[in-house]
Amino acid sequence: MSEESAGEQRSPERARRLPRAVRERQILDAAVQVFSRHGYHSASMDEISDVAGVSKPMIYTYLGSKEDLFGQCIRREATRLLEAIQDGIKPDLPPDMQLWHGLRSFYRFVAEYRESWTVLHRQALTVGGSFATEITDMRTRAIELVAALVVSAGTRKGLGEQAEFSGAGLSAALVGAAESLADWALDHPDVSDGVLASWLMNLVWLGFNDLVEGEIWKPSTAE
Amino acid sequence: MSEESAGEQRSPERARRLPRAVRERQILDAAVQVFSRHGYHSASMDEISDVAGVSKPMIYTYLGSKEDLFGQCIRREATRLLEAIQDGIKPDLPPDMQLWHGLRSFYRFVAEYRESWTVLHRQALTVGGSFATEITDMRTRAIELVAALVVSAGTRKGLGEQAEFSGAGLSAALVGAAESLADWALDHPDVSDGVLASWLMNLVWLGFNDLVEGEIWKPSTAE
Amino acid sequence: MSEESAGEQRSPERARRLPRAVRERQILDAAVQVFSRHGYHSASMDEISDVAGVSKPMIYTYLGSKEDLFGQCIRREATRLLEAIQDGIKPDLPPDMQLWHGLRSFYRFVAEYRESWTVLHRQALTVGGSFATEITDMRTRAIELVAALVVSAGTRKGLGEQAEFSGAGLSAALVGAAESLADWALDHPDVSDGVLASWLMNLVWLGFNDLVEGEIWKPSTAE
Amino acid sequence: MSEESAGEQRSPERARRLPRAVRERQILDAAVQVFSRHGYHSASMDEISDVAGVSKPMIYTYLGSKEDLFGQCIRREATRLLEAIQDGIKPDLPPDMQLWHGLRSFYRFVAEYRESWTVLHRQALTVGGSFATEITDMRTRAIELVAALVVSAGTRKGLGEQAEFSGAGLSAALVGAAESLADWALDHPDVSDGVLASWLMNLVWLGFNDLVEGEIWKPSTAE
DNA sequence: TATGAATGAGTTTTCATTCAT
DNA sequence: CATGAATGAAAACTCATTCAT
Repeated sequence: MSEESAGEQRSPERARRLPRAVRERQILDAAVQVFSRHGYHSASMDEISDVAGVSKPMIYTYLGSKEDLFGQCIRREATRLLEAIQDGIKPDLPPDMQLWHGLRSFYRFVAEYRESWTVLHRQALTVGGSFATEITDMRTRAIELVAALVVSAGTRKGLGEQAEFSGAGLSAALVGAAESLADWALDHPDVSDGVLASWLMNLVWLGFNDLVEGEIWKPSTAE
Repeated sequence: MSEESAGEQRSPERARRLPRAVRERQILDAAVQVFSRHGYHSASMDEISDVAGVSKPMIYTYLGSKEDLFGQCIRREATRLLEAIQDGIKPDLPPDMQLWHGLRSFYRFVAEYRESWTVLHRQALTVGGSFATEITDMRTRAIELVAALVVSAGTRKGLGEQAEFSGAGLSAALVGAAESLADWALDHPDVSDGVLASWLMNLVWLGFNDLVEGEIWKPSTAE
Repeated sequence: MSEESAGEQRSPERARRLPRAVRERQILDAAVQVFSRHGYHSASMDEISDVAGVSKPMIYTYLGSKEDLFGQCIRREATRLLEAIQDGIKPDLPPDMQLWHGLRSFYRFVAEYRESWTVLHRQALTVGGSFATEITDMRTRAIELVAALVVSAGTRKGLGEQAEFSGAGLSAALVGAAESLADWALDHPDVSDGVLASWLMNLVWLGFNDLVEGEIWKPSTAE
Repeated sequence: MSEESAGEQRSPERARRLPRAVRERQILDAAVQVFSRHGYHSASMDEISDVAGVSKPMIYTYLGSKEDLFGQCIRREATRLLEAIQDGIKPDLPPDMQLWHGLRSFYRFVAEYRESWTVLHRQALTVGGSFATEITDMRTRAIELVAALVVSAGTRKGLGEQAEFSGAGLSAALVGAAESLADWALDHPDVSDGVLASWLMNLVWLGFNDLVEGEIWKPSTAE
């Protein structure tokens, strides 16, 4: 008859009088689940409250409007992701190994918390308004965290002034590549995070190495 | 000041008795505009009909339901994009130049038809159902069109069997990079399409070259 | 390539310049068909115009609003039905044979023009407003035409004053029985109109005969 | 003038916070009323919600779609009707008295709950789909309940093989007669249910008695 | 604390009906 | 005579949100 022991996820009997923090977590968990399944607009507060095993007014009392709720999902999951990556990086290793470990952590996170990743990557952009920028900021922070190693190398060599090189632009490209590969990986769970990270390293690192050496590709003739 | 000749774009006064084909184009134009601004769910048929300068029943008569309408937007814009890229490619040039020209066309298209690009890239995935796969298919076709040159080179060299190389995975990464850079470029209109294409070429081409040569990055120590 | 020879019903090529009377008949035919299939409310002017092979404005020009159109369908088919019954009656025969022949004609009509009957019986009542009374009037006329023979016999015998007998009420019951049997017959096309008429004759005639003879059923004890 | 005790029927001021069961009954009452007045198609959910003194969303939450709602009206009223009839029948009496009492109960019900009857009889057939058959089934059950006494008598006597007799067909006719007389009675409220029942008994019972005795009406000459 | 009851405001969609040609 | 083009008006249905208990 214990109401705690078995599954904290969804108890059909109304769980009662839980401390606020617990309730909030329950609700956020449910929200992430539902948002990731249906997207922001198609997700209904009803379903979220069902999944959370909590009445709707409670959601409003604790976490505010639907938009608020979504925002908190986003922020919580983004924080988790960044922490996961940060935790994966070993600061003592050489830059390339650091990058590789960061990527591995990233892909491990995506595999383990698909829903978190889906909400962050796919759904967060569909809400328009402040979320887009918020997400963009996080992307930026993420990429800077990961790519600083690489990009700084390029800039350090004085490539910053050449039209063929741009830290910011290449960063964006890099994140896109990593994200896109993450999506691909969701459909290919048999590919390990180490392999995924290696693919990306090979695509990028070798190219950057050349760039750093001054080897630059140019169109052979103007237009 | 003639009301017929010049401003066929959007006359606030009910334009009347136009042939069906013209109306359909008007409506699709409006729909792309509105969908790109608000996304599928937040876009309302009311706003689309307003922007199109046409009553709602016409939309339903000519283009069908909201979902149908969206589908036709997607297909039209996707076709446009693919054609733009294809048109930009000069088949006589060497592979790298072909790729570069393809990318330039892509970035030119994105800059010129931001809304088309937004609908295709950002909004199409949020509808769920058949659209996601349809778009994914187009992405696949696009990447194959552009990346075949590169990837095939890698596989030709027998790299296909190495864990560090995967045509499909790298393709996904590549498209992601290109797309992500396109988004970045939307906020940096001063960067020309040629430069954008060059950035990507340098990131990718040099890396691939090394791959093709057999140079492969590996983590120096296990785990 | 003749546009007349094959089927007058529905020529895919726009039939042109037909005299008004013909057009009106075409339209009414189509309307009866569609109304009988879907009922008044679910029938759409679009479908009627399609089936009629005529554009919608034409319907409005020739036959007025949807309600007008329906009214004319009702009236035309009702007239047809009454005429069919009248034609079947042989005035020289004795009353019971007249009744039998009238019923036969009725059931023959129902079998042959199911759609007409459906519109009259099932759909006409769903429209509320003047149609209900109009149809009721026709029923009344019909029943009087057919049942006068029977009822008059009863009244003639002085039964009119007894609570157990009522011309009007029994007429209503009789029509109901005949109609209901007609509906039943639609699902049993193998039962001939002669047999149907005989069933009703037996149910009714024998009972009436008794009534006329003064034999009356009464509840054996009050309440 | 208390607003709670007496007039629970329809308070124009929003009655608030009632238990679900009560609301459901209110809504069904309103729905029967409106459906009976306008028919299924012309009835609008708006009007029903107005009459019920409840907002539209409640209707959908509690009773489902318009079609669901209609179905529940039909079922509730049909059940009521059948129960009323069953309650009226005294199983100890001889068959003819049972029938008479059943008919009385029927006519009493129709008089007292005109709207219920209207919905069942007139409107239920216009919706097409499953309702028509559902209603038909109930009619069948009703007739079997009432007419079994009579018809079985006929079949028992071996009349089943004669073309002039058909249990099923005659049952259909009988229901039609009873229903039709019920409609007639709605316009003649001064005729008591006992009298109505007697009329039908005389029409039917005497006729059936003759049938059972082997007296059969036949057309005197072929065709 | 926690919730069943309740709704305002908005959405997509359909249809009878009428111009302008 | 005949029609493609066009729409006003309304219907069913949904959902985020808030009371009252």
